[in-house]
Amino acid sequence: MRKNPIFQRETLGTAVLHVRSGRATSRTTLAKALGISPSTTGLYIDQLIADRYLDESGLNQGPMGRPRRILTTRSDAGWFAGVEFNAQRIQAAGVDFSGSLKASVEMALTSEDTAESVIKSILTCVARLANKMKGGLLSVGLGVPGLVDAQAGVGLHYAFIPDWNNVPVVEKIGSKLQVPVILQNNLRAIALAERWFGRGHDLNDYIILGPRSGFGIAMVQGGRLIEGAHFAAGEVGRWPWPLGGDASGNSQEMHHVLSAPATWRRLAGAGPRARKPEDLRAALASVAGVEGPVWDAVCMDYARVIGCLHMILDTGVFILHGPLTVLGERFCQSIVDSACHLMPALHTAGLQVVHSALGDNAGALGAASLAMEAWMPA
Amino acid sequence: MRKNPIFQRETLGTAVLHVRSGRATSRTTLAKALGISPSTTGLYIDQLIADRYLDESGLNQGPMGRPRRILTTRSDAGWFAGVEFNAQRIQAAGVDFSGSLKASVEMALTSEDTAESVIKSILTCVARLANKMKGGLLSVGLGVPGLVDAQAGVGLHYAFIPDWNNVPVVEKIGSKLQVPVILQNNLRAIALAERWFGRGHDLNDYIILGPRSGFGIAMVQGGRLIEGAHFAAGEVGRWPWPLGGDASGNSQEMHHVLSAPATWRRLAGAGPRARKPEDLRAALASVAGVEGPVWDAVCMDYARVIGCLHMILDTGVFILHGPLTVLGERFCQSIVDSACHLMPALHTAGLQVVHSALGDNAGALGAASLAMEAWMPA
DNA sequence: TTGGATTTTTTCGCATTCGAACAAAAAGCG
DNA sequence: CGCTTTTTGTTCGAATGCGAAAAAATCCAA
Repeated sequence: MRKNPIFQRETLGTAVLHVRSGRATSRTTLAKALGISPSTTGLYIDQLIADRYLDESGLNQGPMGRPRRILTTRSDAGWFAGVEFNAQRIQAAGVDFSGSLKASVEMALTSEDTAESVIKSILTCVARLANKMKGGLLSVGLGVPGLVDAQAGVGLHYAFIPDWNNVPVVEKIGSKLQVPVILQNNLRAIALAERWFGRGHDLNDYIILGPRSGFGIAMVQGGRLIEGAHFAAGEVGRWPWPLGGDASGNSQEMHHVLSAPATWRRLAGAGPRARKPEDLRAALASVAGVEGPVWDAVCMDYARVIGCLHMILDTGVFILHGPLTVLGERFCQSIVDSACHLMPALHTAGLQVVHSALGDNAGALGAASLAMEAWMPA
Repeated sequence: MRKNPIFQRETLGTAVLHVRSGRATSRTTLAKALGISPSTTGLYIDQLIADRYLDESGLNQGPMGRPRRILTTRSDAGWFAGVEFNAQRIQAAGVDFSGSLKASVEMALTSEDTAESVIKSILTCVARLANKMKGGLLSVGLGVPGLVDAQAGVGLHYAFIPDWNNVPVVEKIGSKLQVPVILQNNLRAIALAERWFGRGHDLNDYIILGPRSGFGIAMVQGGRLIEGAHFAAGEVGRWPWPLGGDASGNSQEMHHVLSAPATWRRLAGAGPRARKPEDLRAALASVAGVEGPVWDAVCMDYARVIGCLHMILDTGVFILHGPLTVLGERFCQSIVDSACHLMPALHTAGLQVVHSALGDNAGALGAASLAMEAWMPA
C-alpha cells in the first residue's frame, strides 16, 4: 500500500453517513453515492476501517458477479447526543455510532427557568446520558424552540423563556463539552429525525406538521431544510384566522385555533377557558373515537391549511407530529378527504397526510440527527 | 508553460458565469468564488482567454497592493437564445456572451395553434434572432407555461394549448438546432431573469408574483428554485377563494379573483362578464390613479395572499411581474400596508413588495438566463 | 470441472490540483 | 528614490484523486 494520503475530513464524514443510513453498503455503491472514483473510495474505506469507524460484516451476493463486501458502522466508535426542549421539559437522547437510540433522559422545566438555567440543565442531561453510553461523545445536536440562527449558533428568541434572546448556545455548550455543537430549530430538527429514524428515509420533499402549543411547520425541499431569509420559515401559526382575515384587523391567529390544546378543547366540547389537561395525549386519545360535526369541523380546519400548503409547495407527504398523532390514521385520512372536497384540484395532486411513528422523543432524535450529520473524523 | 491540462468543463462554465455576473472580476476573487486554489484558477483563466471567451480589460487598483487584472466576458464569443411563450404570443430574446440583450422577436399565437405549430414557431423565432446576432448560437433556454419537467426536458401540461401534453420539447428543439436546450417553467425562468437582469442580483431568497391569466408564483430559496415534488410548486392560484374556502365545496379558485384581467374588471368597475381589453396594460394604467374602497379591497386581497406566503416562506422580497406592474409603487406599498394591518406580526418581519423593472420581455430574458447558466465550453 | 460472464475490488502509473514560496505591481512614507 | 507594506498573480515540486487494466470472487453453462 502507498503512503496514506491526507483525506478530506468532510468526505470521510459523508462516507460514514451513507454507510450509517444504509444507502451505501459496499465500496462501489459508496463510490457512486459520493461521486468519487471507486479506487479512491477504496482508500477512504481502508482508512475508516483502520480507524475503527467502519467494519466489514460479511458478503452480499448480487444476482451475479463478485459479492459486495458489506460495510457497517461500528456501534462502539463513540456516541452522539441530541437535546431538545420547550417550555415544559428538556428531552435528551444518546445515539450510538451506528445510529441506534441507546439512552434517553428527561428533565422538567418550569416558568421559573431562565436561559442560563436551561443551558445548565442541558449540560446536566448530557452528563447523565454520558453515564449510560459507551465510548466518547462525538458531537451534540440541539433542537431549540423559537427563532434560531443555525449558522451563527444563536438562539434568537423564544417567547416562553423570558430572557431567551440572542443566546449564544453553541458557544456556551461547546466551550464546556469541547465537541462540535450543532443548533437548529426544534421542529426542523424533527424533520431530520424523520429522515434518520422515521418515514422520511427515502423522501426528499416533505413537510412536518407540528401542532403543540402553537402551530408550526418544517419544510424539506429537494432534501434540504427551508429556513427562510430571517430563519422564520414555517410560522404558519401566525396566519390570520379565519383564513384571509378580517379587513378590520380584528382576526386572531391560527395558533389559537389549531394548536394541540385548542383542538382538544374543541373535540372535548370544553369551553375556551377550560384548563389544559395534565396529559394532553391521554385526553386527546379519549376523544379520538367521537365523530360528528365537531370532528368534521376540526378536520376541515386542518384541511384548509394543509391544502393551501400543498398548493404552494407541492411536497409529497405531510407528516403529523406531536400530541395529535394519537388521533390516529382516521384523523389524517379525514383531513385529506376534507381537503380534496375543499379544493378539487387536489384530487390529482397526490396529497398525503400520515402521522409520525416516532412518538414523543422525536425532538431529541432530531437533535441527535443534527449531531450525526455534522460529525466528521478528527 | 506546461502541457495544457484537461479542464473540467463545468468549472470553466461556472468561471464564466462568475465573470459575467460581475461577482468575480479578477483571478483571485474568482478563485474564492469557485472554491479552488489561485494557482489552478490562473490556469483556467489562461485557457479561457486563449479560447477567446474572456478578456483582460485593464487594471483595478485597490486601496493598496498589486492591482487586479480585470476580467470580462467577450461579447463576440457567441450568443444565447431565450424563448418564452403563453397562449397569446411567443417572445424571444438574443443575448450576447457578456449578457447584454441585443435583439428580440415576437410572434402571435392563436387558439388554433398546436404543440407542433408552437415548436415550429419557436424555431422560426430563433432563426430570426440568428439574423440579428453575431457569432454562433451557444445554447437555448425555453420558458414554457404550465407544468414542466425541467430535468427530463418535457412540457407536461398546459391548459391553453389543447394537445400540449408530455411534449419532449428539449428533444424536438435540440435535434434541430444542435445546441444544448434548457427547459423550465416560464414563471420560474422569470425568477432567473430577475437575478441576471433585475433586482435579484444579490438576493438569495425572493418570490416572483406573476398574476396574468391566472395567479402563480415562483420561489427562490437560498439561491435555488423550488420546483416541488411533482413540478407544481407555486400553484397558489388554485387556493380556494375566499381563503379557507367554503366547507360546502362551492368556493371558486383564487385564479378567478386575482388574475390580471379580474383585477382590471374590479378596478374599472366592469362587470364579471366584461370582455378583456385588447391592451390590458393600458387599461390598467388608466385606472391606476383611482383610489377608494375598491382599490383598498383589491389591495387587501393581494395582501391576504402575500401575507400568508411571507409567513410560510420568510422570503426577503416579493417581486411583482406582469401587467399589474403598471399600477406602480403605490400598489405595492398599499399591499404591504394592508398585509401589516391584517397580520400584525408582519410589522417586524420586513415584508417587501416591489415591482419588477424588467418590463414585458422578462420571460424571454429569463429563458436566456437559463441558457447562460447552463452553457459550458465544448 | 473448466471456461466464460459478470460484478466488485485493487493495483499502478499518470496528471490535475494544491500549497508554499516567489515574483510582480502598486501605495505610503520618510 | 529606496524601503516597507500590501495585495495579486505565477512557478514548481509534491500528492491526491482518477482511469484503465488487472485481480478477485462468484454464477452459469457446457
